[in-house]
Amino acid sequence: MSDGTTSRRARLRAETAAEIKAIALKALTESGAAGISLRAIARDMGMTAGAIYSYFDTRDALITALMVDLHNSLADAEAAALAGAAAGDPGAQLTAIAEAYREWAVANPEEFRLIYGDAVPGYEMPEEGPAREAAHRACALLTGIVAAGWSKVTAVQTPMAAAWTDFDPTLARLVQDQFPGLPPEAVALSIQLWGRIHGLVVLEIYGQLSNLTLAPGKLFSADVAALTSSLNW
Amino acid sequence: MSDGTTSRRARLRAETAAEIKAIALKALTESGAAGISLRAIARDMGMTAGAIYSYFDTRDALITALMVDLHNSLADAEAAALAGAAAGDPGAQLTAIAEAYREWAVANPEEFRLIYGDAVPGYEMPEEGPAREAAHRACALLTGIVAAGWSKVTAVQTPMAAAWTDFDPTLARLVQDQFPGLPPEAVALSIQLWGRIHGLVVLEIYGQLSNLTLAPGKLFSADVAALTSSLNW
DNA sequence: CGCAAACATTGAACGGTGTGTAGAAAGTGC
DNA sequence: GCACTTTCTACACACCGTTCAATGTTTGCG
Repeated sequence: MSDGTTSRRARLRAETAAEIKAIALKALTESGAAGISLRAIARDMGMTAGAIYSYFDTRDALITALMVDLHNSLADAEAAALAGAAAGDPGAQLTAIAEAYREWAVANPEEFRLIYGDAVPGYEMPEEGPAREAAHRACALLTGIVAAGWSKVTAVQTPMAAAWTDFDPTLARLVQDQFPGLPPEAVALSIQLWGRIHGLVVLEIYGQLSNLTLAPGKLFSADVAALTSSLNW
Repeated sequence: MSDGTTSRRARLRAETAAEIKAIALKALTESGAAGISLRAIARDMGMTAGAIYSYFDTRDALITALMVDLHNSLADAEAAALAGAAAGDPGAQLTAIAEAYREWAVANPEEFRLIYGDAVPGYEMPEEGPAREAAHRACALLTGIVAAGWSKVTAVQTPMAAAWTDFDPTLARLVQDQFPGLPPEAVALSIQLWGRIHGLVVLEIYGQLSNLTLAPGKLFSADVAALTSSLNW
């Protein structure tokens, strides 16, 4: 090979795989997850459907790859918002993340549905690997905020009783390593925060709110404000 | 016609339609929404796929009919739980409804996904009709609880600013008729409550929590408890 | 350089899907 | 009994994902 790390073929291969994903992503935003058709993608690329099988073992594998990218995109948006919030102010941080979460979802509804919905019928997140890792990033950011504001929370309310055995062992060990001394109750709160944020967003993205309110964003922001104030943040 | 109201043919027609829905429902619980295939249903009934088109204009129409039934089933479960809760105790009522919501979802995950997910890609709830009515029942129950406990809420917290124009006109008029004097802020709170309950349930049903916690029910119940206490209920 | 192995791509095929259409069969009402 | 409507079959159409043998094409090694 002429290059030290990547051969010419490997480079072409990566480019083709990226093009496949790009076209699939466009099909997703335009026609939803059901619009991602291997035949249509191949048609767009001047290829045959079977050719794609050199790059992705199956349609689900392609969609999984897409999900990893999208998980990272959402986590990047959250991280960027978090970086723009006042450090040491968990309330502002939580608000920033929550608004970024909703804004990303509203801007990319089909992508959001692909990640958190059931576009791939029988799809199960693999036990390990980049997919799971990418999915963890979002929750990890929340845990960081909770860790920073934990003392303020406990000053005004007694959290639920929780034990480390209530959680996935991998997650438990990860949190204990990254935030030494943080009690399991804080992890429970992190997940609850995620649920709180996720709820209204999911209702909005899936069209349930459009029958009720004309200002879903206002409702969401007010809910987040109530949340931060209830946490003493 | 021999009978006063329903002819023999109309009766047979209703029975066949019910059988189609029943088989579709079984296919849903066993293989998910994607497993609902007109050909498979017809095969089970000893018919041809085309025959189903005398009963449902299209596959989506069949699924919509299923959704109406399921919406009502969920609302029935909530109403039953509500009836078992102490009258005049909004906290107990909210807890009962929330637990019933989650229990129904856990017991019927595919049905829950069909209702609140995107099984039918481009499906939009019709402006009027039984589908929308059935979907409204769940939220209406919450509004009733909020109406009953509204004074207790305002005693401990100042709700978000809201106006009737923030909401769907039909909904606004409906609430104003049913709960005279109830401010728009109470409607906003109802929707927020729904979102709060919905969030963790949706994360659990869609498998996002299984990577994090081993006791999603415990987390949910604790969240509901925190919710009622924060509302002074 | 030459050659064998790995890879990329095609085109056809298989079994599956929803959805139309034409026509036969059967129930309904006068 | 006759006209009409509804139900159903049979078939065709246009898609879909996936597999497979065959055919070029690229790569790395001797």
